[in-house]
Parts: sequence; structure tokens; C-alpha cells
Amino acid sequence: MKTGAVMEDEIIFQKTISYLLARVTTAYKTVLERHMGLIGLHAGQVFLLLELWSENGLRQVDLARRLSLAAPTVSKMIKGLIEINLVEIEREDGDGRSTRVYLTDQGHAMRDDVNAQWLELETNYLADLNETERLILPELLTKLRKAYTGAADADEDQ
Amino acid sequence: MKTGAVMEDEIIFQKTISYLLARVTTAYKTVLERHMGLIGLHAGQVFLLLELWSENGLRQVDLARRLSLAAPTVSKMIKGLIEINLVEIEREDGDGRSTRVYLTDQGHAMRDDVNAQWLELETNYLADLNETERLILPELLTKLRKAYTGAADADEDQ
DNA sequence: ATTAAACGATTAGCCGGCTAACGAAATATG
DNA sequence: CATATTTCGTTAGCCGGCTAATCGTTTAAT
Repeated sequence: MKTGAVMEDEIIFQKTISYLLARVTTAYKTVLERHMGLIGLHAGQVFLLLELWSENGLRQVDLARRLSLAAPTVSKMIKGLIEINLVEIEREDGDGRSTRVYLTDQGHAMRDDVNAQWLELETNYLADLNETERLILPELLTKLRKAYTGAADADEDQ
Repeated sequence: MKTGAVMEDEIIFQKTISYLLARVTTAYKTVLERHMGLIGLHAGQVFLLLELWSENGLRQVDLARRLSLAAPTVSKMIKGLIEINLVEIEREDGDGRSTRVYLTDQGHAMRDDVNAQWLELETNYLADLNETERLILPELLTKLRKAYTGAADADEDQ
């Protein structure tokens, strides 16, 4: 089918949701990284700690599933967290393959700092959102996440 | 105001916009990477090509600004694109510091493939969004992007 | 003209994602 | 029991972000 001429065969990328999502994504990750850097953490480490605060002693495979991450990613992150003494691992007795990940005292203590930074993120950067937007966004974001994760494991953790 | 006890001192991360954004982010990037991988590209390369398709012969510093990326990031990406023969660089005559980035024939030709993949991304994964959501999302995402980029360079490219 | 400052690009090195390939342990299968 | 398959974890290596440090070029100051 032949319609129009110049404008026709090019997608206006800048207006697609996928494009906008990518741009938000990059910007947000940078901000998150900078904020968590203030308390000596990297962005990804925060999310792993979040899971452990909610349930200490998870196996790596559990963490991978809950965070929707690949096993090697979790492996590397844990190595980093061990180096800064926030977690420690223990081979499981019953199963020689698994390692359980436990928070150290410092790991537990980190929680308040993360809470504080998180609150700042939420208030500082999202100040311009009105009430309606604050209500709609969580819904939309959850929907998007399910769309992109295939909805298979999207609701496992609640 | 005092409500509840256990729940009190812990932020419900899972409901903050920042948290949800991070989760969407990771999931989306993975999907994007997988889709573009089908046509031999990586996610980031697509966005750089997008800019060149809109204006060929940009300098690296221009690309960095338009993509909101750091200079070294662009430098590495271009190196990768040169290796797969999609772009080539030329030292600028007037200014010995700058290098201009030009699409090769293959670089131009890639456009249709990217369009096709992009369309699939937009349709396959966002099928569950209703009309209202499709209208609201672009607005919200743009707002978020401006919030996280400091709104300084957020509207430079349009 | 000389020197200082700004600018564009690169290199090195880090974290956060991934896949592929492998090793070790547990479980199925025969 | 022996073998095959699954499972958990790690290593290696890649891309996509970043910062810090460096180099060469250009421009501004003196």
C-alpha cells in the first residue's frame, strides 16, 4: 500500500512508548546510582538488600527469581556485597549446591540509610506529579512490568 | 499519627514509583536487547543510529548531548558500530578535535529492520494497554524523564 | 606571542545487565 | 547400581552506563 511520501515510511520513534521508556530508564538509573553512591552502595545492590531485609537467608536462585535477574548477575552482586561486608554466604547443609545469603550486622544497619535515600528519591524527583498521576503511575508501571516480564513471574513476590 | 506497629518503620518499597520504575526498566531493557539482537544490533546502538538517521554526520559530542550520555559511552558505542560497518568517522577539517560520524550504506539499510523490530515491540508487548493508557503514558514518561534529567536538556531534541 | 583555559575524544576501570560454557551436587531413569 | 538429567553456582566475556585521568586541539587572556 502506498500512502503519503516523506513522512510515511519512518516511525516517529520519539513518540513511541518504547522509546520514551528507554529514555526514562537511562535517566532514572543514573540518578539512582548517584543517590545510592552517597551511602556507599550501587543501585543494584540496593535491590538485593531489599529482598534480604524482607527475608534473610535466601538462596541465590531465590534472589535471582525474585529480582528477575540471571544467575551470574546475582553471583557477581553478592561477591561485591561480601567485599563490603554487608552479607555473607553459607553452604546449605541439606543441599551441597545451594548457598544461603545472610545479612551481616552492617547489612542490617544499612537499612535506615537506604530508607532515607529512597525517600529523597521519591520526594525530590517526583515533586511535580499531581495526585492523579501518583495514583495512576504505580498501576501503569506494574502493568508494563508484567508485559515485559511475560507476566509469568511478575506477581511471585507478593 | 500512629497506625499499626510492625509496618510502621519500613517503607513499602514495592509500592514506590522509584521501585516500580526500576523493575520496569530492567525488564524492558532485556526485552529490547533480545529483540534488537535478532537483527544483529544491541539496544544502545539502536538509539545512536536513530539520531544519525535523523541527522547524519553528527559529532560525538552532539550525540552525547542528544542521547543524554557521557562522552566515553558514545565513544565505545561508535567503536562497536564501526566494527560492524554501520558507521564511519572522519576528522573534521575545521576543528582537529571533533570527529563526525557518518552512516555507511549498511547503516542506512538497517533502518527498515529496526523499524520492523520497533513496531513489534510496540505492538506485541503493549497490546494490553487501553486507549486511555496509551494517551497518558507518553505524557507521564516525558514528565518522568524531565524530572530525572533535571529538565535541563530534556527538550533539546525537539 | 605566550600562557591559560576550555573543549572533544579516548583509555582505564568500575557496576549492572546478559549468554554461553562449565563444574559439582542432587535427582530421575533405566 | 549406573547413567542421564536437572539444578545451583561460577567463570569468561560482551554491551551499556558511569567517573576520573589523559592527550591534543582550539580558543581566550594577558
